[in-house]
Amino acid sequence: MGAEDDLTQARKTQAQRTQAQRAQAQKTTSANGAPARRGRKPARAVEPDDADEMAEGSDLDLTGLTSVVGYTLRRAQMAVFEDFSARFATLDLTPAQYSVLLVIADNPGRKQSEIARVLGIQRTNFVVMLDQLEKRGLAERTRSATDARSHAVFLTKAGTALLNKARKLQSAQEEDFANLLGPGGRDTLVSLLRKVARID
Amino acid sequence: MGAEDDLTQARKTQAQRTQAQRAQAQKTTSANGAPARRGRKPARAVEPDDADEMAEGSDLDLTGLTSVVGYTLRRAQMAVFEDFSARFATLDLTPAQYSVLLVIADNPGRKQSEIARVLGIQRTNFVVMLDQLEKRGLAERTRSATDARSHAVFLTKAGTALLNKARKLQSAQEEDFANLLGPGGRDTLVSLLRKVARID
DNA sequence: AAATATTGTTATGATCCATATCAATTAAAC
DNA sequence: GTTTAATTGATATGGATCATAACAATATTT
Repeated sequence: MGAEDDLTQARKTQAQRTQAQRAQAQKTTSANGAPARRGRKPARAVEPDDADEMAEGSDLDLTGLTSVVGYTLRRAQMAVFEDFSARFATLDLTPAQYSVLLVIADNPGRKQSEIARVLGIQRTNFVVMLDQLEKRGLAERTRSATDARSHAVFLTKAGTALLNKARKLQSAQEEDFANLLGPGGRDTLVSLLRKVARID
Repeated sequence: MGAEDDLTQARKTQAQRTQAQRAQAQKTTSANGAPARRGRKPARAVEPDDADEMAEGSDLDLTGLTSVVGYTLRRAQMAVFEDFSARFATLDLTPAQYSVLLVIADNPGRKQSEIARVLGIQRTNFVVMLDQLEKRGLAERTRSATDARSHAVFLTKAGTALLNKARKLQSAQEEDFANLLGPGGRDTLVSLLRKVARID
């Protein structure tokens, strides 16, 4: 039960937090004297008996969506990533960054483009990701001795150390999944997801 | 077998297609005479024996990630959404738009904010989504008779008609999932995802 | 009546993702 | 062996999604 709660706690994600910090340091000095057109556009009126309007404060009907794979996938992913971000906030690692560190650790010296490709990240977007990791001293690029075009990517000592801390947090999350989904449930989920994603 | 293939076919998503169209109509007239600094930054060189570099053209090791719930979730979601977008391209409906139409259909006359909330969409972002649906004549806002602040939301005839077409496409996708995941596999997946997402 | 909350709205900024384009280099074609 | 094509990393840019601040109209609470 305690383990299950860890997956719900609606803690703020990293992104939300940094954005909130930025916001308070800004205060939005609108700088425009003219109070631009705000408020609402008129909407067509309707007779109260137009339909079965307002059952009262009751809950909405979601039955049309709750058995749709795509929808439940999306909601699950949002929940899991929020949980992940909260756990990894102290390490300042996003889910994507964690996956990059992990793949580099398991495949030291591979080309940038290879790492990006297996992760489904565009070569071009991966450049910036690696820039950030390198700037933080977690990863490094080295010129390949065999191909002057490519960069071989490695983790630094600091990168390996951080990854090891991250692995522990990640294991805890997997354990919580196992507790939440029952024995075998987690494994079944991963197996089904792999089929859907067509991984390996 | 045929059904499984439908989930893989790497057709372009709606977003990709519209972006490609826009791009070809633009041609990037750089407008700047000075050829801004391009090319690569130098990366530190490395001795070839620095590590177990380049096993050859072999595949990378992904074992560290493929049993992680968060990662498999993300990959599955990307695959499913791509498939969805391809199927719905003829209707010009995104997954998010489909979910909105579905919820409105099952809950006619509810407030904008209620529809948005159950879908996990910010009130503020939902405004634009509804604007688009309304502009296309699929949904409409009407002033609530009981609360002049709120707008009651309905589907139009056209919206209902389009939704019905969409439902058929969606059913086909679910069938393909059932075929891909084996008997009961799809239901198990949805059940596990609901637990993870904490829906109902 | 005044203070507070809700609802829809606009504006804005952040992040993510995809594409076009480029320079350097390597591989392939001729 | 020179020309052509492909690969690799990089920059710039635009689209889509998402979160927040601020605001007007209205409703609710005090």
